[in-house]
Amino acid sequence: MGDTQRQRLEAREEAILAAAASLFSESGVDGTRMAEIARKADVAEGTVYLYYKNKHELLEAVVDRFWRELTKGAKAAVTSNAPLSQQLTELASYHLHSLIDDFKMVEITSRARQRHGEPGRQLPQIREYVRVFDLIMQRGIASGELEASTPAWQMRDVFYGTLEHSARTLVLREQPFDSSVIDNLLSLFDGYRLKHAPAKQDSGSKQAALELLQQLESEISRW
Amino acid sequence: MGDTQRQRLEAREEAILAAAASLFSESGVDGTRMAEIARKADVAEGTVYLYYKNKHELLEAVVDRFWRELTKGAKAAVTSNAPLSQQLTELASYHLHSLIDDFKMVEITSRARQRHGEPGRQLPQIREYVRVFDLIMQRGIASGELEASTPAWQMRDVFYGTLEHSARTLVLREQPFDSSVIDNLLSLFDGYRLKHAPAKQDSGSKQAALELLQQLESEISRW
DNA sequence: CATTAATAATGAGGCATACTCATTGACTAT
DNA sequence: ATAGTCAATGAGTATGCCTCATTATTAATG
Repeated sequence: MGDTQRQRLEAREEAILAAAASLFSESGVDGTRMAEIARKADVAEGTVYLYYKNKHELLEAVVDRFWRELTKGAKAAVTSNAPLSQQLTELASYHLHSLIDDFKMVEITSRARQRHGEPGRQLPQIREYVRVFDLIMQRGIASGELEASTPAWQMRDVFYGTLEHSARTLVLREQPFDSSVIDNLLSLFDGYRLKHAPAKQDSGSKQAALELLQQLESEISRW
Repeated sequence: MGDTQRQRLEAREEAILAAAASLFSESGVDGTRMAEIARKADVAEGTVYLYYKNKHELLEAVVDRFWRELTKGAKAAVTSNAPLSQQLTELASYHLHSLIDDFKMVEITSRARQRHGEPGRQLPQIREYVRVFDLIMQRGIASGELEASTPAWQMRDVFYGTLEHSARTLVLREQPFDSSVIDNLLSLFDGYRLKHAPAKQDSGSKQAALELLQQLESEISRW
């Protein structure tokens, strides 16, 4: 069966990826030898190179998959039609928990970004993950729950950057999870007009659009 | 003269450190061979190992010095007795500029944190740098310019984390410096009761306009 | 089923490079 | 001058990523 053959190949690729992820997490990238990965995946060392061009590409694949899994969870936290403040809380909580639990992966991620001479690129799957944060900000702006005068990407930088740094802070202090970090961040978002009580408005979207238009015009005129 | 001898040793150590810093920044850690460093510092390869135990310790020394220099500048931005909002603005501006200018060093820093098997430590000099941010928050609380109900370290996480992430965002988009990031961050600090006087907005307006346009379009399409 | 072709897997060896250490050199003290 | 101490050297070693000629396995064909 050709099908079985394809499945066997995929299973091997998966075994190698899993072995690498586990060993990288445990001993770091430099502390893991390709021979170990091969042994753990139950293949010969040369076989690894049939699936991944070199150690760095294997590392990238590991990191990429980690963020792909995270993206799933993040999307789930955001797909409801609950008020924005609640969605943000869920997303923040999920994000912070994940980063703390797999902090080793976060560290390894920064390693994967650095490819030999080239300036640091963004791995595509991380970009995808960050996009989840962008989208929720944009939705908030569109629904009028966030003010439109601040670009969505700046709100996202505050949100994402704060949480990432908080995760590092907490892990280094060995203080696993602190929900007050999230409370603090969300109350700060009041500055973007975010209200914690559900403040939905349906006919307000026209109003919001007009408001945006006005801001856009004033922005253009000054520029 | 014993003095001259000591000076010669220090000069050598300095030459090696400088060579390493320059090469690491240019070609990355993996892209730099110890032989290159030695050649650039005008010593034999073995000599490097009389001053630094191995490549990783050399890397740590390079990173440590980078943050030590930054700390000097950060302290300078904060030592005045200007109102808190102005000091924060200066510190943010200095920080963001520095991270953008030497982004390669920031990347290399995360590499230096990862030592073989051990969990990621914080390098002492980075801790010292972050302490500058902590201190200004604490001073703000003490002077009543910041509310006391939020722990200083959480405010610092917001401040520091946002700027670090913004630097990454800007560099990856090749949009070197955007003061509106700082304006945004500072106005958010209103949430900590911080009051400030001037709020000028010069650059970043093109970006802001485009951002608004995008939001407007999405608004219109849904409506 | 036999034969051939194509593809996958192997692991010993090549090669780059971080690091060592026996030797050499330079400087100091007596 | 001579011995003694410490710094510097660079050829050699060890390690670990990666290659590639060889072998095993699967698929195609008559």
